[in-house]
Amino acid sequence: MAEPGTPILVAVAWPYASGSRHLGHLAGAYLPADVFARYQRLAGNRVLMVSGSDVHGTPITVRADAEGVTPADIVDRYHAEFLDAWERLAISWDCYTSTGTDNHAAVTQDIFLRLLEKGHIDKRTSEQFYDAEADRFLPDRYIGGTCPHCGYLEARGDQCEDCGRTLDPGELVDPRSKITGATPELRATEHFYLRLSDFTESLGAWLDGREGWRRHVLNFSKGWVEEGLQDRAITRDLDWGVALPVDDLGEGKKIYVWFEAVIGYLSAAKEWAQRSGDPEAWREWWEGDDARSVYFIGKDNIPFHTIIWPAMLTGYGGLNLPTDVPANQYLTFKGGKASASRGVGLTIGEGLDLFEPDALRYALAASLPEQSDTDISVEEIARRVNEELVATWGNLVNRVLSMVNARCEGAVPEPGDRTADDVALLDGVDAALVTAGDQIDRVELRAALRTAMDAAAAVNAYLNATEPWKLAKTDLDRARVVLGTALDAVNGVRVAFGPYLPYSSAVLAEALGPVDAWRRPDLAVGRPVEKPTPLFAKVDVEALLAEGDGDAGA
RNA sequence: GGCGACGUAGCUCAGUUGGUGAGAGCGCCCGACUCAUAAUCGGGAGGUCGACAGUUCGAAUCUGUCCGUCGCUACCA
Repeated sequence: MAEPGTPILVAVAWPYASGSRHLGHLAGAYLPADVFARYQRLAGNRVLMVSGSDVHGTPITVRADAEGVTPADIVDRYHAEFLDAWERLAISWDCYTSTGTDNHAAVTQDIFLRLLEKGHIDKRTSEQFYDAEADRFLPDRYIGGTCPHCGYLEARGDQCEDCGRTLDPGELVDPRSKITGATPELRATEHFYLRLSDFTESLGAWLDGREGWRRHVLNFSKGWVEEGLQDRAITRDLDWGVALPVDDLGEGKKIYVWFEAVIGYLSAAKEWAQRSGDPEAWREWWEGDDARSVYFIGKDNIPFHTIIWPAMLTGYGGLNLPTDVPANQYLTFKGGKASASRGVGLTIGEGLDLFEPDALRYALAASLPEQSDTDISVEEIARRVNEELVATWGNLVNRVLSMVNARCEGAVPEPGDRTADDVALLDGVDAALVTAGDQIDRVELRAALRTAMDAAAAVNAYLNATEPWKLAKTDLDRARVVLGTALDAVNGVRVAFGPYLPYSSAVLAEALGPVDAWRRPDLAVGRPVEKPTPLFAKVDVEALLAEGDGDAGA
């Protein structure tokens, strides 16, 4: 556990602005990050939660060309869509920006120059396909041709979509430029390379020393290092991207997206600091010995965060490496990997159109793929909402507030003489908060949510055992002690649900008072308790499936 | 092909460094209750932990082989 006041950088995967993101991305990174950040703030730590839209890279230019618009048009469209989603989901960013800012370019160039200066970046010549008609070099994806393996005529330069094999453009039979149709020719071109091989030893030692990391993250990363790290080209023959801070290569070269996107974590922190009025404030998270940095990403991004980014930080010097990278596995939809482009699963927007935000957050948090891929469906989300969230927690709040309203003259009653059982209930709730807090701190978010749900179930059991509705007829004083105890228990359990359910938590804050720390708040005796309206609506599964378009719900 | 992961009750998943009779939620069956969104609470049935062969006093947990599913394979990020 971190000491209160610890600076914690909550670094969240940068959504790629090439298309809509889906519920798998939400469950993989944004939701767990938000839960973690909300908890750490309540625990008294200094959270800086950053991310932004990743706006560069070949897929975006490919899409722009296909639609006859500019890359900026594509990026603006999806950046706006992402912002809308975060708003609706109440993701609590401290800074959500994009890699398209001047600040990001400046930070990227600073890192590039430092690494160049220290010899971790060098220049090499290679042969690349060149389109003489268009007068430009062609990324692999801009080259088409016949697949040498299966004979498919429309294979891409990087992969044949028919047989699925990965390709080198040089392997294509009868290669053609996708821009002009011309036959491309090989020409020498110069590019900068990041010398990852410089870091094989230091990264290996660093990874060996990691404790508490998820096994699959560590295994995967160590495997990469053991295979031997290969130097990678960090520039491309593109005009869409961050400009090089040196002119050695001439026109038409840009820093490529995989190198600069991870720098966003640092540039966003600096942007936040500038906006906060103290431009140096970012150092607390990046240079402090006591600072933690936790990167929330999907497993497809592991090497970028456990190898490449740490290598860049090591080479740059003076900046903290990741404390933990609790990468999630995949959320699958009826067995298939979610993919917005292939129409598998729901986009975030579609999810929000079908479910209220807290309901969606609950169902996904209860299904987070923390250890292994987790399968989900619209029916499964609805089941989680109806059978768990509404039945156990929503109903508990409703029954307790209803009874307090009816039996305690519509106000929080005096605690009165509590029995050992009454005290035990509240002790159990307090213990659950400690347990859930530890679990969230270790990024075991499913387990922590289960802890909260178990605590709610314990309050339900307490009510069934004490039967205050009967007591109200025979011993009203005792009934009020019981109801006051149950209300206090709910008052504590809501804290545990808080990081997961911001909307309903805000409703409860109206009713019971604010939560300003990770503990059961004091209940003000005499505070009015009105007849409640349900916190969550039950989902009509039949109507949902009928109304949602059939395959989207897959 | 190479690398990595997974295969545990009907469903979705947990099971630290191998060790008291294998777990949870939901579903199902029985019972209690009726304050509450027909919600809640208690009890129960249900699994040869993918298959086979090993290591071990002892394996879901380690090793090997096989079957099945999936991801990655570095110009998708």
